[in-house]
Amino acid sequence: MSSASRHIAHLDMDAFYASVELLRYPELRGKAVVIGGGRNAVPQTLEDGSLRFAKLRDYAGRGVVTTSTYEARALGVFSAMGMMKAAVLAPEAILLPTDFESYRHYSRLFKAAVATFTDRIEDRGIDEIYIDLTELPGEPREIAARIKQAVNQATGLTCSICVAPNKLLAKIGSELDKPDGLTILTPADVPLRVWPLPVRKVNGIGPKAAEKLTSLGLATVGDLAAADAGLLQDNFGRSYSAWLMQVAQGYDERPVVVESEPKSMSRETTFERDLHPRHDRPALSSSFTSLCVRVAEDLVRKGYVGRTVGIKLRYDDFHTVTRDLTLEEPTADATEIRRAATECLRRVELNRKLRLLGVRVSALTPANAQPAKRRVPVQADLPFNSED
DNA sequence: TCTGGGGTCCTAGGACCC
DNA sequence: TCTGGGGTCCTAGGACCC
Repeated sequence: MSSASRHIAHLDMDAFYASVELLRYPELRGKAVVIGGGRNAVPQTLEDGSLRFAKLRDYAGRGVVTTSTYEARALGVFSAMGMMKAAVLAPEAILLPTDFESYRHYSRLFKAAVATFTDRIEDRGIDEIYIDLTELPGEPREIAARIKQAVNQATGLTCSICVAPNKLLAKIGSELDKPDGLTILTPADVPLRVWPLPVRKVNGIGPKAAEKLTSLGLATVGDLAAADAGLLQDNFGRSYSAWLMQVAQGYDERPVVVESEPKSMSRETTFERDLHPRHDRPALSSSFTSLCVRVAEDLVRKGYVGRTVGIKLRYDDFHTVTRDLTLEEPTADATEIRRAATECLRRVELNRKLRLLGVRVSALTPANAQPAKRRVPVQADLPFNSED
């Protein structure tokens, strides 16, 4: 009863943020460039009109690498690495600030280019999409080649595409010939091209599962394909082990999901230094209020209200806790959100320094046709509210 | 070298209801 | 007076992804 054979493409922009920056600063082409700095990483214009770029060695702070050019990757600098560590590996690399405005612009451009081919597109974030080519006339390879060309014409950027029978293989395949790759995978290719890969290459096997699999002697997808079902069940449970066995064979029936509604919206911030709930109360309080206000603005701008309000705290030892509270009525009001989030705050330990504070609203529904709600003024005895 | 920010999905226990 | 079963909601934590 499996569905008829499909042609699913995964399109992944090559080193997306870094490549956008190279469009703006072509003189950096061929150099090790790392994206992830703050304001102090903005290039300075010198008196003679030339630009002075920040070096990674000048960085000080708690940020992580967002993206790096292939030259920086060759030095061992990858996404999600702490910047201070990256600075040790590549002190001379150029550092640039993250400019999401710009990346979103190019994201819209490349998605619009793909949309001229089909509307069967699943958004997977700023730099990648799935495309269902099944119903399009023509050879999948030819279509993919034309899509790559259209993306390049619209943006000046390259991407890598894999066409496969399902999303699982398409996603794995788009990495195989990066950058500027065009890969076709069929079920017959699985033993030769997929089985040799580390299990970590499978979308859904993260660091924890990969670690555990490796400790069981299952390092590659092929090892997984040949693994004993009982061993997997004992170690990963029924549901996850069944899924592992499916993916090892290259099976995946998930559809390309063209439309979806957001489930939650959140804002969080990591402080430049850890803050103490009592000693740094003013700073925490204003940060807390600001997070509530920003979540509320996001909700209003996007037209949603939410019924569950939650907080997230990360202590100085990186231990993270969450609390949430479901309201009678959904809201997008900053004051109501702050009041509910304050209730949540009362239920956590506030006796050690905090590294991060976050506010989330979930259980969202579209804001239209909401019955008018009475506004209840708040501001009473809030844990952090020394100055509002 | 201490590890961002924005999300999704899953699990699991307890409350609560029939 | 020792004790069912199923469904749904709420809450907390964790894995994972971009």
